[in-house]
Amino acid sequence: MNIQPLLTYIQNFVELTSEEISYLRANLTSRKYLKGQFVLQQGDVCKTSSFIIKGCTKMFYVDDDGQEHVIMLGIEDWWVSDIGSFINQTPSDFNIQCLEDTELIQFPFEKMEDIYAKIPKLERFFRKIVERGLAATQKRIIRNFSLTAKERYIIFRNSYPSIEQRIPQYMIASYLGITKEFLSKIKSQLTQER
Amino acid sequence: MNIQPLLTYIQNFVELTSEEISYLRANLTSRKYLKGQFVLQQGDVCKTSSFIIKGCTKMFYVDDDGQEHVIMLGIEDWWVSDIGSFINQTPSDFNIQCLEDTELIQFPFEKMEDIYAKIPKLERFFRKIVERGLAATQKRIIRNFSLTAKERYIIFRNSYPSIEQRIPQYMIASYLGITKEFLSKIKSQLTQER
DNA sequence: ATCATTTAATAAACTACTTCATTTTTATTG
DNA sequence: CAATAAAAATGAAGTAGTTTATTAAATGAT
Repeated sequence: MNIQPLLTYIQNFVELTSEEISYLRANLTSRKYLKGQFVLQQGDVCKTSSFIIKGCTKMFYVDDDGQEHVIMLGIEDWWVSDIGSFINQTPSDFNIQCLEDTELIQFPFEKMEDIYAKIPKLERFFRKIVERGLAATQKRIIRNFSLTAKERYIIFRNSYPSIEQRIPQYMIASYLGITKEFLSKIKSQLTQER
Repeated sequence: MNIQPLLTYIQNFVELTSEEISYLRANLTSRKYLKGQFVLQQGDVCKTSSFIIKGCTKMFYVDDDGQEHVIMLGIEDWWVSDIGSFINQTPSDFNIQCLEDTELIQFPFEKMEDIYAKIPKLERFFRKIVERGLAATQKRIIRNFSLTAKERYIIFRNSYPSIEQRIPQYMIASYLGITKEFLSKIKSQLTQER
């Protein structure tokens, strides 16, 4: 099981001893998914918090009209889970699907208590990454309110240039909160402008 | 200094000993603001994370066109801070202003390391409340994308009935991401419908 | 109480974005 | 490398929400 990228990531925040690392290795699970497979399905309880070793995921929500809304995209070194469902162990409103063949390292919910007890440093680690996540999510709310779709697209493109190559445009449109047709229009506007 | 509401709140998550409580009491500060005063101003670094003992706050962002966007409202037992600015100690994009005379208990950034060292349980406490905050913020993004303004208003009204009485309508409009005129229209539609 | 200021309501014209329908391009599979 | 499916582009018509302007109601200061 290749947990090295995860360890490297964690050690940006806290230092782990070799015992702690082996404890982690024993309690985490690695899982591979094929393109198209679901890590989580709407209505199920989110039983793991996952770190992406390789691949690409989308978290989305299907509303009452059958419309799909992309909440988050994920690539290597990102975390994916429905945190609300995970912490309360309640049914999720979201789906998480793999857009490429994907490998995840998973923290199982039922091991979290033990992990925190054995490695209290991880309490700090998770606090910090969740804080970052919250700050980023708040910024996204502002952008959705105060910027036009075109401005949001430009920011997205600049922030995650690598993602745009890897996933279809209609998903980016959904992430931006607009229709694929309108994103298409924006792109043609942008090419004309230069 | 009345920190009882804060202690009650914390003890929903973790138990504190009497020593820990006095340590906290010695390291937190209480501060009173008059209606209209600012807890944080755009461009300043957010130096405290605050718990509302009494009163009401709004966190908002003024965009390049001078338009005000309300990100969060806060009443008793809620937390207010720009978490991004707080954790990185970087200039904030937000303002936090008191809508009533308000009393806060403040966790100063420079004491956080010591507090976490002395009371590791608080690491867990803050992890948990930030997790909740993140889950709630994600739900808000979905709502903004998948619901109409009218639906969002109805949900807001049902979720926070007490807030609506306490703050002016144009701020609620801003929180919902719409103009005050349009909210007014929605309200008149709703009264006609019944 | 009264005057001034802030907040809310209403309405018409406007715009960012959606919906629906069609065509073109790109990717996938036998 | 066809053949088929999936994704992207284009355009016309429609709608949710904005802007601007005006009036009415509520709140606050003297």
